[in-house]
Amino acid sequence: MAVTGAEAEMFRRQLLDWFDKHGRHDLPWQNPATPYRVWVSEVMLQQTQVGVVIPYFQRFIERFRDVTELADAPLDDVLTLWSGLGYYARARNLHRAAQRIRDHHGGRLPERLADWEALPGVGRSTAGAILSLSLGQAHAILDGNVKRVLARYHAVPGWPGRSAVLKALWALSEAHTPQQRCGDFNQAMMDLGATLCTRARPACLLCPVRDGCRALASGEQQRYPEPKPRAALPVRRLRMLLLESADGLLLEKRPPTGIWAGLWSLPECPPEEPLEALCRERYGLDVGQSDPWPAFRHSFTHYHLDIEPVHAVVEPIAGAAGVADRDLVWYNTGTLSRGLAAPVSRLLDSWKKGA
DNA sequence: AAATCGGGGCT
DNA sequence: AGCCCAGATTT
Repeated sequence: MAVTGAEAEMFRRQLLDWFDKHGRHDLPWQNPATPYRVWVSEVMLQQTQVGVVIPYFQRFIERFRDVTELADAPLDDVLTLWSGLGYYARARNLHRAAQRIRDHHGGRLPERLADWEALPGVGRSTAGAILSLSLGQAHAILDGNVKRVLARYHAVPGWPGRSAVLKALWALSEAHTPQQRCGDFNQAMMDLGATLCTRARPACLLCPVRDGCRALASGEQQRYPEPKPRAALPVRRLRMLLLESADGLLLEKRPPTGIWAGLWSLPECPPEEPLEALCRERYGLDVGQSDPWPAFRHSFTHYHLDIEPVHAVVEPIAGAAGVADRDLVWYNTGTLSRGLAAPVSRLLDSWKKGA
């Protein structure tokens, strides 16, 4: 995934040409793009879309015209102007950082990356964004949009939440970061991720860097960045009973909540439970000959269900009222199969073929 | 219902 | 350094 100087230069030129033509240059925090205004906007934009942020930004800047006014204001005033944006911890961090700038930096905003990073609520990416967008300093950034653009352009395998993948993405971001027009470049990367290189259905035909994009070349742009690996699904075992009498197979209506709510299903029990006692006590049935059928797996979003069917010949015990219950029914080959859980349909089909 | 997001904080 | 969280929105 190395980036040659020539490739980085081509990428930079294509992206900046696109940005000059199609990028947004009229956002409130871009005119003027002072470190204070960019800082406030970046924190607001960490959690909310541009259109929502604009009015909040303007009110905020009007009330707290510079970092000293922000630092001197009561926290409650800051939170009041923040209300509606959510994530109030970030407003508290902004206020604390302003006070630290007032008390430890003489009220002047830092001009070094490490000084910004040391402030609460400002990490590496936000610090780089502030200094590049406002002062034009050459620092890499890596927000969610940039991660997606780079993961696709270089077909970076793995989930960006993994530290090795994150490290690789930072290295790529640095390799692309130009010394000239770094602010425009970073803004363009974020705009590209937000408008064309979107998570779902990226507009690759309009992309200024499409001819170098490795993911697009393989037609797999949707596969990057890779999603968080799902935890291995738990496996549950369950025995399903095909209790066959002269009237057919016993079906039982499931309770109104839980899986297959309200659908007809086969009686079920834990795989180790003795059949005779269960059938007698729960359904009023005597069990004759029984034999296991091949087990199979049915998967849900949150677990696998290994179903171990058992077929048994049964006979109602004289005087027992079990199958008169309205949640029980005898199913046979003529019965319509509707409202059945999927694996139950499958078992009933097998039964019909054998019968 | 689950992924997402950048930073913070804990081990 | 690595892992997980808060908090709200998006898919």
